[in-house]
Amino acid sequence: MHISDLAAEAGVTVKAVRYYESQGLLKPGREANGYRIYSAEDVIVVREVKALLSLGLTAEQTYPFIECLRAGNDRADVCPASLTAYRTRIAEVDRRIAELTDLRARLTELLTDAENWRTKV
Amino acid sequence: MHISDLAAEAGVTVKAVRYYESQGLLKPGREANGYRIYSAEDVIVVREVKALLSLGLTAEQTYPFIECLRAGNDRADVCPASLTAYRTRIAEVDRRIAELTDLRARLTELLTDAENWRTKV
DNA sequence: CTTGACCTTGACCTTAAGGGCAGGGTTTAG
DNA sequence: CTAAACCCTGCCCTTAAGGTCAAGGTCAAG
Repeated sequence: MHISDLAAEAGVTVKAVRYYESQGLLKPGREANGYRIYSAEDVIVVREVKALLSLGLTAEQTYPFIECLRAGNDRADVCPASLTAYRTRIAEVDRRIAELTDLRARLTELLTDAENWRTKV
Repeated sequence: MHISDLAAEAGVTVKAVRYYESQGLLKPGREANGYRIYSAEDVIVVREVKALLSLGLTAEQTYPFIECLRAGNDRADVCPASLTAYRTRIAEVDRRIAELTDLRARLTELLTDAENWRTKV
């Protein structure tokens, strides 16, 4: 299949597919005229990348999942490296939530201070 | 005072000061030779901007605080617009925390699913 | 009078994941 | 034969807050 077929089946744009390739996630063959040619497996790969990106992973962080698929697994997340990638992402999210929680506390304190100052005057 | 004096007193870089100016937060006068010239009030302004940026506000969002200072107030956050800006930022943080909390739930579910799949096989 | 420490503007670089366009080749249907 | 609909590479654009030169003007001290 050609790139626009892959994009349509996977639910992404043609430009996104080329970007995934530039990140090393796809290695399509080429026809004699230079057109990229994709397999049914590539559809699965692109869907997986799309799903993982929506979870906030970077394209680079999806790498272990794609390797897991290419290794012949039905699911991209059953390999140890995929589990590690999940845990890494969860840790990132936890860190970010903690930062934001702290930030929120500082903001509310500033807000109440400023409000009190106003009633005081 | 010159730009490097202001930067040193406010604890930022010269480039940051020029950036704040490009965002409309500073309007320094000019000496005959073209050098920017700053007042003591500008030091306060830059310190305020620095503090607000560290709270995750954008340069644009610091605008009401600076206006509040320039209006002659001792504190940048005692004006109604500043309080509104605080509340807006708190709401942003809350929304972001909610997003991340939801994301975390999805990630942990995927993780435990994948772990269970492995023990099942 | 020259060196070094200032100052100026301007242009490009940084992240992530593409979007949009230019300029060109290909292919398929009518 | 030609027009539509593909495909290719390559370039610049997007956000925020500056960082990093480059090329040049200015100013104080020795």
